[in-house]
Amino acid sequence: MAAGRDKSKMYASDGRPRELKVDLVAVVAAVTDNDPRALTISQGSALPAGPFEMGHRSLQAGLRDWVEQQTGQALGYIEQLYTFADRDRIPEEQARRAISISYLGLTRDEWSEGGPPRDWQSWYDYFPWEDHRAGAPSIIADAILPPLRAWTEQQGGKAREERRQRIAIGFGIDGRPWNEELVLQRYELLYEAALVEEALRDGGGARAPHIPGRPMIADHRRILATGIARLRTKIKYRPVVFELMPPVFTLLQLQRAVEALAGRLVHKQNFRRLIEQQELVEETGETMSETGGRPAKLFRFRPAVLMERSAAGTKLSVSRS
Amino acid sequence: MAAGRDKSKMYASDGRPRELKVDLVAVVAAVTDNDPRALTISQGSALPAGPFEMGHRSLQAGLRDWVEQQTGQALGYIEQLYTFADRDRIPEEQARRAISISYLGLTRDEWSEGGPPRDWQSWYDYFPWEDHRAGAPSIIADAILPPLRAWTEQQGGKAREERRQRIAIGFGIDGRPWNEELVLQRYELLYEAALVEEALRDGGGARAPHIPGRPMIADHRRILATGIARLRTKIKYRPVVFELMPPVFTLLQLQRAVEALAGRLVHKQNFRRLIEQQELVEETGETMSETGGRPAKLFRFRPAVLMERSAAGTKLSVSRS
DNA sequence: ACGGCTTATACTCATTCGAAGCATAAGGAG
DNA sequence: CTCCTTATGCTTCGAATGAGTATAAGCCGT
Repeated sequence: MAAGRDKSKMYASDGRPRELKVDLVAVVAAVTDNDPRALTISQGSALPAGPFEMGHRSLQAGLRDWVEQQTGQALGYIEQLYTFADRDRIPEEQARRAISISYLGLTRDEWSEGGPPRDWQSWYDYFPWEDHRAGAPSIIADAILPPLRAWTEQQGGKAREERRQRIAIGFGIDGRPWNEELVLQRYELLYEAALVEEALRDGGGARAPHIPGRPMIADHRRILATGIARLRTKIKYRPVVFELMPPVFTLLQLQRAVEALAGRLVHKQNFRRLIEQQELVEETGETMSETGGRPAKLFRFRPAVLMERSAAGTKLSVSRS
Repeated sequence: MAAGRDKSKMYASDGRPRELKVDLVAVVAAVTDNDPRALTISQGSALPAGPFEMGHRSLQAGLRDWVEQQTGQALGYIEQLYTFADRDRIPEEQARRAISISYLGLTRDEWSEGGPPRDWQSWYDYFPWEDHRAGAPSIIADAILPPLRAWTEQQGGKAREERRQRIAIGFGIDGRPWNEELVLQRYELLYEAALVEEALRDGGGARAPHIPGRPMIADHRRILATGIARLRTKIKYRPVVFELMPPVFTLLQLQRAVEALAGRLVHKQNFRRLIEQQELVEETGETMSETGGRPAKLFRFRPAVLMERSAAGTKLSVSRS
C-alpha cells in the first residue's frame, strides 16, 4: 500500500532532499585466448559506468559515451540488461539513491591504438565456480557447498527445504544437471548466504569466510552476473557469437568461443552440423594450419542471415567429453 | 564520443536545471471471457504509473504501491520489462526528461470489493492486428500493409529493401509465418511509418491516416506492446499462465487463456499432452458440464513444480484450425 | 618414406519432440 | 434414441537432437 512509503526518507539529515541518481553501467564482453572477458576500470574492480545526463540523446548513446570515454572502446552491438535499484541496506546517512540501468555490449578485443591499454578481465576471476569446461571446479565441493549447507541449517521447516532446493538447482547436485544459465541465481545465493565480500560490506556483521572470486564495487559483480547469464542464454537462440569473433575464423575457434562463454564443452560434430545447416557461415576458400593437425577451412559470418531469419540460433548441444 | 553530449540541454530556458524523473509503469495482465486484458487508468488511455520515490523500498515495492493506489489491484507475480527513456523528439521547452521503468504483472481479474471498479481493457483494442485466433485480421491487408508499402517506397536501395524485410518478417507475408512474439517490432514499424497517433503527436507533421487501434498517453502503448511480447514469449517456456487462472479450471479453459494471450489457436490434443506430461496440473476429482458437451474434468495447478523444475514450460504448439 | 599424432570432416544410429489426424467417450437437446 | 458437442486417448510421420564411428589430411620424428 502507498502507506508503506516513508516520507521522512526523502530528506537527508541535513534537510536537503535526497538525490535520485541514474547510472548507466556496461557489461562489455569479448573472448581472447579462449577466455571470456569483461571490460573493466580501476584495475578490474568496477565496470565502466557513469550518470545518465540530460545531454545524452538516449540511454544507449549515454552508455556508449561513458564506455568510450573511460576505456577508449567503441561499442557495436548492445542490449539492455536490467535496471537495479540499490539494495535495501543503504546507510541512513547516505543522502542519495542510485538506479543502475545496465547494458550488455559485445565486441572484439582489439588493440587500443594510442590511449591507455584496456583493462580486460576474465569472467572467471569473479566467478570461479562458473567455468565447467574441465568438469565441475573443485571449489564448488570444497569451498562453496559446505558453507551453503551450513546456511541451510540455520532455517527450519519449509524455508530450509526451499534453500536446499535452490542450492540443488543452482549448483546441479542431487542428480540435477548443471545449468550454466543460472549465473545470477548462484551469485544471489552466495550473497544471501553472506559468502561473497559484497554481502558483508552491505549487510555488516562478520560472517562465514569468503569463497574465492574477486569482488567489485557497489553491485557491479551482480550486474556482471546478469550479463553473463543473458549472454549464455542468448547464444543459444541468436547468432550473437559472431559479434565476438574476428572476421575470419575456423569452426573450432568458433566452438571454443562458444565454450568459453557457456563455460562448458559442446559436441564438436553436432556443433558443426548446426552451424552449417543454419547457413550462418560461408567458406572463404582459405585454410589455416596452425594447430598441428589437418588444416581447417576458414569461414566468415554471413550477415545476410541477420535479416533473413530473425529467429536464427546458434544452439549449443552440450556433451560430457 | 563524450563530445557528443550537449551541456546546454541540461538547463531549461529559465535557467533551472532540467529534472530527471524516474517513473514506474505497470503492464498488468489478466484474462476474462477469453480476452486478454490490461489494467488501465483514465478510461483506458494510460497504464498505472507513478514516480519512483525515495521512500520506496525497492522498484518493485514502488510499483506495487502505485498500482494498488491507482486501481485497488494488489499484484502477485511481477517481473521487470524494460527501461525506456523519452524518445528523441522532446520539445525544447520541456524542462524535464523522463525515464520509465516498466514491469509486467500477472493477476486474476477479481472483483474489486469496495472502491471503484477496475478499468480492464482488451489488448486488442490497442493492437487490433495482433489477434489471429480467427485467422489474420482483415485490417492487416486492408489498412496496414498498403500504407506500410507506400512508406517503403519513400526510400531507395538498401534502406528500402530493409524496410520490406522488416515488414515481411513482422507481418508474416511473402510466405513467412506469422510470429506472434513480434508485437513490439510491429508497433515500432507502425510508429516509424507514422501510422499510429503517437507518432504524429511526437514527431509533428501530419501524415498518413491512422490505422485502427487506440492510442495511449506518452509511450504507454509501446510499453504495453513490450509487455504483451514478453508474456507471449514467456508462456512458452515457463508455466506463467496459471497466475492468470482461477484456482480450478478445465483444460479447455486453460487452452483458451493461452490462445487469448498468444492471439492464435493451438492444437488441442497436443496441448493437453504437453500439460499433462509435464505434470503441471492435477485433477480435483470434480467435473464441470457447462458447455453442452461431455463434462470436463476440473484441474488445479500443482505449485510443487515451481520449485521442482525451475525450467518447466507451458509450450504451445500452434496449429491452423 | 613411414608410422604415429593431431585435428578436421563425413556419416550413421537411436531417441525425442513437434505437428497433425483418427478414434472413442460422455454428456445434453430434440 | 439419435445427433450435436465437447472431452480425451492414441498413432503416425518427420524433423531435430544427442552421441558415436569412420575417414581424411596435415605435421613430426625417426
